Amino acid sequence: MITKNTSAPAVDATLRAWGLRLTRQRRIILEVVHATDAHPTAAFVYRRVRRRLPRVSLATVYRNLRRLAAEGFLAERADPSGVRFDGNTAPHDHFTCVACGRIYDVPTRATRGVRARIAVRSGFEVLNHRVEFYGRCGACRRQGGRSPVKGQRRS
Amino acid sequence: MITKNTSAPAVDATLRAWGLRLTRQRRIILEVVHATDAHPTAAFVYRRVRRRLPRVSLATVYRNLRRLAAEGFLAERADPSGVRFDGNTAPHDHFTCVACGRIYDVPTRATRGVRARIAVRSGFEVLNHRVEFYGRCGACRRQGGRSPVKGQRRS
DNA sequence: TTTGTTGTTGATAATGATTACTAAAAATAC
DNA sequence: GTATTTTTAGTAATCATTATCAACAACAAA
Repeated sequence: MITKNTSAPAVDATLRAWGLRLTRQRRIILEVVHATDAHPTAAFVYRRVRRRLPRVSLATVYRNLRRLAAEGFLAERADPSGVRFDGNTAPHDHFTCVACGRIYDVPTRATRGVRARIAVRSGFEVLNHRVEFYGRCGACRRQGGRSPVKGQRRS
Repeated sequence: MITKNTSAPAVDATLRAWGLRLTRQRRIILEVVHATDAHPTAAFVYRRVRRRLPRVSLATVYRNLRRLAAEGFLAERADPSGVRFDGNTAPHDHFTCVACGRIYDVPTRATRGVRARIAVRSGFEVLNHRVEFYGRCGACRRQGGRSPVKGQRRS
C-alpha cells in the first residue's frame, strides 16, 4: 500500500472534472508526496519518482506539483528552507526542529479560536491562517545537542 | 526623520561589538528598511538605496540585509512571494491580503498563549513561533473585488 | 606618518531553483 | 481509423541569491 489517503479512482474523477488526466506520472508524484511525512521539496519528489519512472523529467515533477497543489490535492508552503509540499491537506500547524530540521505536523487544537479573534479585532476577512512553531523536538532534547545542525539535507 | 526606531550611535556600538562597521551603505540600507512598513524584498531595498547611493551594488544590499538580519537589527521571513525583510523586530503576526498583496502587522494579543499550549501538548521546547493570516483587508472588502489580483508587484 | 591588518565594497561570474518552450507521444473524441 | 487535446521529456531561459576577487577604507601598531 503506497498511498495513504488518496484513492486513485476518486482522484481521477476529481481531476477529470478539471480537465486533467490521471497519468502515470501524475499518479506517482501524488503517491510519493502522500507516502512521506517529510514535507518534501520538489527535488526530493523528483528523486523518489525517478526510482519508479527513471525517464521522468524534472519539469514534469514541478509542473504537476504546482498543478496538484492548485487543485487542492496537495498543500504547498514556503519556509526559510524553500518551497515544500505536503500530502496532508487537512488543517494543521507545523513544528520545525531547529536542531535536526525535521518538520512535524501539529494538530490545530492549540490554535483554535485565533482566526476569529483576529477577524473581530482587525475588521479584515480572514480566509486562512498558518502557524509555524520553531524549537527542539523531543529526540533532540534528549540527545542534548545545543546548537542547530549545519548542512542538513534539504530533502 | 528617516529612521523609525534605530538611532545610529546605538546601532554603531552594537555593530562594533560584533566587529562590524556602520558604513554609509549599511546605515542607508538599515534606514530604508526601517522607513517602510511594506515588508520589502531585497530588490525593493536595492531600488530605494540606489536613490541615495547610485553606485551601490546589489551584492552589497544582499550581503548587508543578510548580515543585519543575522545580528537582529532586521527580521527576515520567507513567504510564497519570496524572502522579505522587516524593520519591526518586536514580536508580531502578519496579515496578507490576497486581493491587494499588502502585508499588515498584527499585534500578537490574539495569539498569546498559543506557544505555551503547544509546548505542553507536544513535549517539545518551543523557542519561537509565527502566525500568518490570509484574507481580504478592509480596503479591498469595501471595493468589493472578488478574486486575487494577478501580477502584483513583488516590491 | 608609514605600514600592516582587517573589514567592506562594486563588479561580475557562478549557482540553484523554477519556469518557458517545443517537438513528440499519449489519451480521448469523432 | 483520423482529428483534437493534453501531457510529456528534454532543454534553454529566467530569476533570486551567493561566491569570488581586486581595489579601497578604517583603524592599529610602530
